[in-house]
Formats: sequence, C-alpha cells, structure tokens
Amino acid sequence: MKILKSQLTATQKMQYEARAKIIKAIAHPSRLFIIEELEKGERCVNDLTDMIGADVSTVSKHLSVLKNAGLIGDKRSGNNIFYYLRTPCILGFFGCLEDVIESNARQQGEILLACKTKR
Amino acid sequence: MKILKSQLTATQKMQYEARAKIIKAIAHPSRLFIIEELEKGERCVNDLTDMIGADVSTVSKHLSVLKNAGLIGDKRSGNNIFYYLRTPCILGFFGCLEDVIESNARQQGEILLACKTKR
DNA sequence: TTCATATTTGGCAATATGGCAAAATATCCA
DNA sequence: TGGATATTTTGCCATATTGCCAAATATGAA
Repeated sequence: MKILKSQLTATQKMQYEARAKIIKAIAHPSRLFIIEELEKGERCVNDLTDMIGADVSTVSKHLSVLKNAGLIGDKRSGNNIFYYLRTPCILGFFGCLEDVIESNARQQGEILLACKTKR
Repeated sequence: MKILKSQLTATQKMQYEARAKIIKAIAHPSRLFIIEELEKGERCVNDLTDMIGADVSTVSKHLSVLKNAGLIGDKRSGNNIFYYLRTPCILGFFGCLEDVIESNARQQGEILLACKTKR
C-alpha cells in the first residue's frame, strides 16, 4: 500500500498562485529594468521607451502588467503619467539573482576545466 | 529636437535577460512549492508529485526547469533521484512577496470602503 | 474647437508554456 | 537476462505571452 504525503490544501494552493502571479509580473527583462529605473525616481512611459528601445505601446503594456500586480502605481501630471515603485523591497531580491548567475557561471567554468584536464 | 536618454547597452540587456530567465523559472505555483519543500530537505519526484497532485511527468518538467536555471541540483541514489536547493537565498524573497500581497489586499479594502462611504 | 503630445487599447501573428498520456531510459534485484 | 520501480522524454493540444501597428482616449495650448 502506498503512503501518501499530505497534499496541498486549497488555501495553500491559492497562496502559491498569488505569489506566482507577482513573480511572473517581474519575470521579463524590460520589466526588471523598469523596476530598477523606478527605484531612482518617477518615470513616464516615454522616458522608459527611449531607454528600452521598444514600441511605446509595448512598454505601456509592460507597465500595466506591473501595475496590475500591485508593484507600481501611477499618477497623472498634466500630459504625463508618472509611474512609481510601490514596494521597494523587491530590489533586495536582485542581489540574490546575481548570486545565482555567478554560481551558474562558476559551475560552467568547472565543467569546462574538467573537459580540458581530461584531454 | 528630441533628447534621447541613454539606451541600454548590449551587455546590460544580456544581464537583464539572465535575471529574467531565473525569475521566470520561479514564477509558477508548483515550482514555488518545490523550492520551499526542498528547503526542508532533499526530495525525489515522487514525493513532490504526491503533494502537488499533478502528473509525474509534469512535476519532472518543473524540476528540469528549476535545474536548468541553476536553482536546484540532483543526485541519484539507487533508483531515486534526489533534488536539493542550490541557492537558499531565494527564500528571503518570499517575505517581500507577502508584503506585496498584503499591500494589494489593503488597497482593495480601501477601494471597497470608499465605495461604501460614497453611498 | 482644433491641433499636438502623451498614453492606452484592440487586433493579430509568432512564439512559449503547461499538462497529460504514452514511450523511452536507468537502476536494482532475482 | 527479465521484471519491477523510478524518472525523464516525446508528442500533442490548449492556452498564455510578447510585440508591433493602427486606432482610440486624454490633456493642454492656441
């Protein structure tokens, strides 16, 4: 007879889905850039578009994804709509990302080295 | 004449893509669960499958996504393949997620309240 | 009101993702 | 070797994401 480990409850499942939704919103190169840029100060679509180098409508959509996830807010000032970071704690995560990337690079290096020494 | 802000360099672009790739790997309810579970100790596909309640092949794919991003490692022991967390710092991020979720909930509450008082 | 600027929306094509089932692989044991 | 168990890979389909263009909307100024 097979012993089943405790399954995920509906509540837990919802919790993971809520988290995943937010992480998904961050999981795009342009959106990562936007978050970092907004940490420096408020920006409007046009500012970001120039830097990213994509269509304005594309950047606008990225902003709406971030806004929809509750990560950024916006306020209109005349003809411009300025976006701002609502939860700066996100940035603490970036250091960890670098750790992962470095660790991956190191491992790749080791594999390369292992191949070389074998010859 | 339009003044262009400094555009992203190719190197910066690559950096954001590398980060996004890792975040993308985390951005799924089941994979979030797997990461948390692996923090408790090594697990094999079957353990996780029972808890998640999806097909084994699906969970196996999730594990390969995490492995491919360099977040987890694996080692065979007889008939089982055990997965382990390679970068526990990921977990520090989860607290921030909860902050965002709570903040979103609070805002929703305010909107609701505002609607009520208007009546 | 009309024009110019800033921004969002809708539509569409290309691509990526997620999940199941069946087939393939790997290991252990008799 | 052959069978049992554990895991991954492949094929297929439904759905989601991304990005551009064109059209719509909002604001300010003449």
